Amino acid sequence: MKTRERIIQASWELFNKHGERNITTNHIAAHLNISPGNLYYHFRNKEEIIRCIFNLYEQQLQEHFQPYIAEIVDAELFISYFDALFDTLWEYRFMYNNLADILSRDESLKTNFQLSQKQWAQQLCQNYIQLQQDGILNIHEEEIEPLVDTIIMVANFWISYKFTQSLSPIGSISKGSLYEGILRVLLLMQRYAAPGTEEIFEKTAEYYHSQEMSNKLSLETHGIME
Amino acid sequence: MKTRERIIQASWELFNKHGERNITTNHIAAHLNISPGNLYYHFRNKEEIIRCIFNLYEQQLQEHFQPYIAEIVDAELFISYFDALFDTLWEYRFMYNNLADILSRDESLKTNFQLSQKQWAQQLCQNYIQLQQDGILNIHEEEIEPLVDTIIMVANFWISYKFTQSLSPIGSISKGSLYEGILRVLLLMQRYAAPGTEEIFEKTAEYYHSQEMSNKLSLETHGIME
DNA sequence: GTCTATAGTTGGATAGAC
DNA sequence: GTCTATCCAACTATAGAC
Repeated sequence: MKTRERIIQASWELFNKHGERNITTNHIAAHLNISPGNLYYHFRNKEEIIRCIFNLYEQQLQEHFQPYIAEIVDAELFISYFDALFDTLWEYRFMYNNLADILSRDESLKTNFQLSQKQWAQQLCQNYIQLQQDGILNIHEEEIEPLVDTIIMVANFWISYKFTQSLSPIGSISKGSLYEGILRVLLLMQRYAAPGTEEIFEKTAEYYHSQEMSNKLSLETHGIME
Repeated sequence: MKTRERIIQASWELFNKHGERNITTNHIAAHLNISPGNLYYHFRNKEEIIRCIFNLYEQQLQEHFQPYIAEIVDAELFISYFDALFDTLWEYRFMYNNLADILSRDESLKTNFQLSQKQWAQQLCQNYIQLQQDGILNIHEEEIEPLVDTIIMVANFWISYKFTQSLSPIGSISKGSLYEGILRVLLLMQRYAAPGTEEIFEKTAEYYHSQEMSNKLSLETHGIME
């Protein structure tokens, strides 16, 4: 692997493990057994590394939340969407650990972030309109936007929230806590469930409850490569 | 006013205005026209200043969310509670701007924060049980905790969320945006409104909509003393 | 491309005079 | 209590040799 690529991978891992704030360019270089000077040969500064990781994030967000083409809406479809959300939160958890802080230090990153958030919101709105038309959600047109906005807020800050409520240091959120967040998002949707769709929501909830349980005690702080 | 007191007040104002992260002990001293050495005579470090402000926060939280004693539950009662929430968010917005970050730098502050959050959650649960018994909320016993937890989460991170979604720099959230957050919390409650209580929720919402509108364009970044 | 060495900056914190 | 002067640590970033 090229050095530039290795720097990105190592930064990503270290950020997730210890928190972006606690990892300096020196740490990254030391971890790779290269010199700080070498790192600065490949990147102008730490922000540029973060921006590279962010580009991958942006891509993942766009790919994962396209309109669904399934003919029948069932728990399986729900789970595929929520799993996509879970993966994004887990793989980029260092960003969610410290979103406001990271964005406040890089104007251009903030602008890009807002753009991709806006697109994500639109994609979600599309998904929810589809769900309404398919008779899954009993929701008024004008209620969709606030719901999506709330869900995005919960998704974006769940990790920070769990950190403030737990003993563990930044970077050590468990997968179990993340599944709890997924369940919370599901709960927000469920308040708009159309009659007769109980089974879909219940089966989905059941699935994530079992995921939550089997990941509760694992306090693993592995990087993204596991 | 004693110097110690003036340091607290000045820090508080500056934190709210520019973000806690951007204010150093030097800034605080300069703002008061005292020397850094003098500041360090009164406080061991910046964390100690923050802890003092936090103690005031804790107190306010406890006082403001006692069980209600009103005989009839109406929009006025709702508004008095939401106003208390608004005041807390507004006056201590520098904390909410950067909660995870501040807590990650001070283990003992984090412990205290968690304790007061727990108490606040219990107080809110009590309030909601009361509302259920008074026939305002149509909610199962076991649904109260997740609802309160979601509301606390939204309350704690609304300011950070609005920052990530807006152009303005940290510390410059408008009162209008905060009222929007209050409305969002109200919306979460409203999904559990008992039949016949529509008027209470609607009148409350109407009130905060008007507040939101009249504070929307004011981008004022005044301190807490205004 | 990569290294060593080092300059520059900032913010936290203290010593000692007044 | 307050000031001046200064130190220290951490981190960013660059220069120049190999």
